[in-house]
Amino acid sequence: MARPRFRRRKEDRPEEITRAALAAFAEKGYAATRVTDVAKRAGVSKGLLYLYFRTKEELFKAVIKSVVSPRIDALQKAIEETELSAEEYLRGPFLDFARQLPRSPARVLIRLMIAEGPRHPDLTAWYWENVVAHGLDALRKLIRRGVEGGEFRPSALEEFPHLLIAPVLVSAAWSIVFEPHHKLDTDRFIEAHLDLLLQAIRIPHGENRQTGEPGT
Amino acid sequence: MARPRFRRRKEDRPEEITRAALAAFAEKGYAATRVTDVAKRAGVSKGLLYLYFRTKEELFKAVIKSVVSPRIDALQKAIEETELSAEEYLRGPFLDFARQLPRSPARVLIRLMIAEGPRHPDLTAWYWENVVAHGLDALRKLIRRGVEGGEFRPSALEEFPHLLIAPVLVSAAWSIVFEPHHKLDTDRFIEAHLDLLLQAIRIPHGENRQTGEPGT
DNA sequence: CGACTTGCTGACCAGAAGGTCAGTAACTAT
DNA sequence: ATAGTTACTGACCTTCTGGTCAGCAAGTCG
Repeated sequence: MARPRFRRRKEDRPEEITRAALAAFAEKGYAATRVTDVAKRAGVSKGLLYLYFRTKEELFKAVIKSVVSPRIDALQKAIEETELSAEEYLRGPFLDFARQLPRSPARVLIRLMIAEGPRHPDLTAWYWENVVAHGLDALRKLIRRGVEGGEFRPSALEEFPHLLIAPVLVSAAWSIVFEPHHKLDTDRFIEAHLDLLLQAIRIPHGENRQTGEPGT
Repeated sequence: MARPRFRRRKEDRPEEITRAALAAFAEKGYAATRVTDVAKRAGVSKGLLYLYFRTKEELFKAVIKSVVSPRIDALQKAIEETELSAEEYLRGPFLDFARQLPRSPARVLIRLMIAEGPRHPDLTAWYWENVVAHGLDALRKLIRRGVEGGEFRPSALEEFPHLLIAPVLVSAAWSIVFEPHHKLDTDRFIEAHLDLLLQAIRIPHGENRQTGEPGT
């Protein structure tokens, strides 16, 4: 007996706290989350939390960064290295990625960024540079490759690759707000959208000349 | 001189307070807005505010309802009474509506609903019934009419009219989070999306038989 | 087994914010 | 004028929460 009241585990603490904070923020949002709750969830005293993170805001930023960083890098690299045609890539890896986003923990990022972004300009700037810019860039390259390879006609998608992930955002927002009362089949929703876009820009096999752009 | 310190204007107070609150919530979000600030903005004492709204939360709900109600009714009625073809309606009144949303005060609703919705289930339920359900319903009818009239092929848009407004939500979220640092031409963004969707579902003039559904 | 370092605790503090209410003054009726 | 009604004020109260810090105890070294 006489089990020690705590263990010293300097290495693991930051991640433990960060995880707990993500869960708490996801449930209640940033402002409504109490630092004490985060500490309790992490099985740690409030004092310790403040040893690793100077303020609640720093903790918030650390949480966001911890969730996002891995994903986008992977997507970007995959797009640049793939052997698949543009359409194959969109229907394969990209669709997988898009479908899984509204389910993943990253989903709550959307809530947090929309709700708290405006109050944390430097975080927003970081988010832009490390997530949005890279992501859009990768998608744009993919579309462009499709156009140059004669798969797609030129379209506004080259300028607005955002459109590709629009339904993902909507899915995430939807489930945050209306679930579980009103469900949305996000998988089919996202796939349906991709289908429609592809139908609009695809050049049928064999027809390789440029067709006119969409009318005004 | 001896101008009275205040006027008694029982009739106007609720709206004045509601307006002030919308502005405040839009700037800072719900949690970060102080009731005192709202009162100050409305040119009123905090006590008076609590005479018209029992709690901060009630005030919040009143704000949401005051912004939303008129719009959706108008859209819905317009769709049901229009003489335009489905495509004409989408490119005309609907596009106008969609373009103007991300600019209007209603834009901040998106932030507020995503951020605070989960903490106000009854408000969310009201919002669903009075805004989302009606809106989706109207759009679905419009699409269906287009299909039945031989303008559009059958497509997932009938099941997911949400796709039509997805770029509107994205535009709003975008400008809330990234403006003014990174601008998005929301007008062209939204129109581009509509163009693509129409291109996907439109049946060219003269070709009135049903064409096959989008392949899997 | 002590002595030392340091990860960790939790009682405490200062300030803030939602909400109250006794009192004030703008209006009204007589 | 004067008395009565009530919209309105703002000081005050209570609770809450981000943040601190003096001290404790787990690990370590000789």
